[in-house]
Amino acid sequence: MFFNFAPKFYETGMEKLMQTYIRLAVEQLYGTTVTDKQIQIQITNKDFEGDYTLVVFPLLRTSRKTPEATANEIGEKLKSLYPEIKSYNVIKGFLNIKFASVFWIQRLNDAVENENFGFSYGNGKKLMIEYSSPNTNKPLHLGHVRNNLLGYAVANILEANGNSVVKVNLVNDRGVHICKSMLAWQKFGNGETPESSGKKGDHLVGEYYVRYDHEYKKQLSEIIAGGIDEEQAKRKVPVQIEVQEMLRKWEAKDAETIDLWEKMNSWVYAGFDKTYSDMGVSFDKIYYESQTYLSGKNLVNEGLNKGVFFKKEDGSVWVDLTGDGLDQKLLLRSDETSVYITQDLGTAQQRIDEYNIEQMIYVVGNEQNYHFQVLKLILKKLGFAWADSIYHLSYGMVELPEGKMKSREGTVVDADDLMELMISTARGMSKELGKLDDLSDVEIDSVCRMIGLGALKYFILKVDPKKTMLFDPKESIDFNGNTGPFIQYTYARINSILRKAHEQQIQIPQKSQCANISEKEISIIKLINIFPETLKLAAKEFSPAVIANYVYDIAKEFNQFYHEYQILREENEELKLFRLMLSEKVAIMIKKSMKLLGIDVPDRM
RNA sequence: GGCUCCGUGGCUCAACUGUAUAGAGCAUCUGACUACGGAUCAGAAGGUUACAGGUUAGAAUCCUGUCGGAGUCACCA
Repeated sequence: MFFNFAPKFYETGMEKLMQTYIRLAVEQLYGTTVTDKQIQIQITNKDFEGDYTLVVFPLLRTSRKTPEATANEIGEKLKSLYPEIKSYNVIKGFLNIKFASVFWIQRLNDAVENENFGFSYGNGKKLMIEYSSPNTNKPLHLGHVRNNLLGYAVANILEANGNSVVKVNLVNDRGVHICKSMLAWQKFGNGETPESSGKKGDHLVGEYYVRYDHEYKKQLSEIIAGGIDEEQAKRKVPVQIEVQEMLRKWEAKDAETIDLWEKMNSWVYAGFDKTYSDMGVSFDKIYYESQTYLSGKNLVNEGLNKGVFFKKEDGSVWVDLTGDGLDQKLLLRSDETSVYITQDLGTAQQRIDEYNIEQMIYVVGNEQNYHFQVLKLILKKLGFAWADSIYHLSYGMVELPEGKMKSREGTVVDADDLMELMISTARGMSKELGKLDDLSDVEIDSVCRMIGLGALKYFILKVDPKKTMLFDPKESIDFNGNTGPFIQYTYARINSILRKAHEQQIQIPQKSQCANISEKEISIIKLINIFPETLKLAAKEFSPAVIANYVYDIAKEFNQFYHEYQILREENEELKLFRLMLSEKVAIMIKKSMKLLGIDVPDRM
């Protein structure tokens, strides 16, 4: 077998077991105790016979023999010490060890017996994860999709590892950008509302944001045409001046401005709620920048008193990070208003105090790596011990074939449109295949949503979060191969077998003593067996991709088994029951893994 | 320009953080439904892991340099 997903032996049962075995063998052979580091275990390469492999090079100094001789000695010793070790073979410096099938059957029995196999509850940390963090001047786009899916899946994975997780969203609901939409609506809107136009609120507001930009460009070019140079002209654009006036009014809490702001934001929130709900992500708490943007000022004063920050002649406050290889950073403007990082400093402190959390995770694009580096450093300089517990889950940009998305150039991929496209493609395909014809429209719709969204979510989550990824709207809509629907299909097919078994009143056992199982079946058991450490690894690396690759491997392995062997038609009763038990467990593992990714699996498709 | 990250078959992604012949999927070609579901499976072809050195028994992985790409260095957020 092969592992496309190659699990790291991170606190695994198997690695520890192997190390214990080998340590004893080495002790008995050479009279010396060796460290875990010297006992290097890996999963046996697919082209060789065996389950686990010992790399003997690190042990040569202890054995004082050739690699082959050492490996053979250890292999022979292991075989005599442990009956569950069936055979071994040596290739160069590699000792391949093969376990007897009863060993693997026992592993499967243990896994089946434990309903929460791989999951742990309690004993974890209290964490907070912030994700999504949209602006209220335009709808969510592809970049947010990656952010939302990552945040939601990582929260699930951390919870499955026993942590208690608070999911929060920080909505950027104030500033010039929203004033631009507001101004354009005032000027050109003629009172248009989501109700009057039938448009989704966030899309409606987004249109006015674009409308503002057109107007700005038009006025700017008119001024330049009038013979004024560009730099000067930029300061004279009437709509720009009006926007700044509006922002001043907002900060002064001018009633009319606040009313408009609240009205338009409420449209946007209704739109966001719909998108989040369609996407299947949720939050425990939503913060609004309009309520938090003033926080952090007290920290600035504290820093000034401690001498960590300094004031320039114009009254602006700075921190000097040149000693840490960075620049000077502004914390308070000369007019004493705060900037982005001031607010982040304040909210971080608030959250730590309010929720008593041990770790704060920010799901934010890697374009803000510098920002978070600075944020952490400043909090350290202020003397907060928890500064180290801040973790920036930095993910790569989603690029289109044409390059980076640019909202002004209209190359953004809208989240709602994208989801709709995926779902309608799934619907078209289902119709073509005709497998759902006997279902009601509501049921068909539900299945097609699962498939369309499953394809999208899996496509995005299977990529290592850290990496920049490419999204081709045409080519990415694929339902064959390494995709979400492939995995969903495997699940649906197992379900079909289980349904039939149920109809035949077959009781699927919880234990098996079946002796004559095949290599293929052992491969599947090995994958099931490795789930607990996979889940731990995914949490350690904050990477849903680890789970995605795992579940793909188990689905692929099962499909091969399915084609090669009979399950319900198997004549040997014991073998039939074993295969049903194995199939059921695979279905459970697929369902649970996909659930971690926020992907539902259909019983039929 | 300084700092950070990245470069793996035509394309999209893996590779247990140093280990055996670098794996999948898509696309291309060839096969498999009177079968428990063909959104599947079997097979073929496709690679000097950007390049050049170095460390090691062993390098896609670690170090140095070169080339190429991305991000960031705002009294924006």
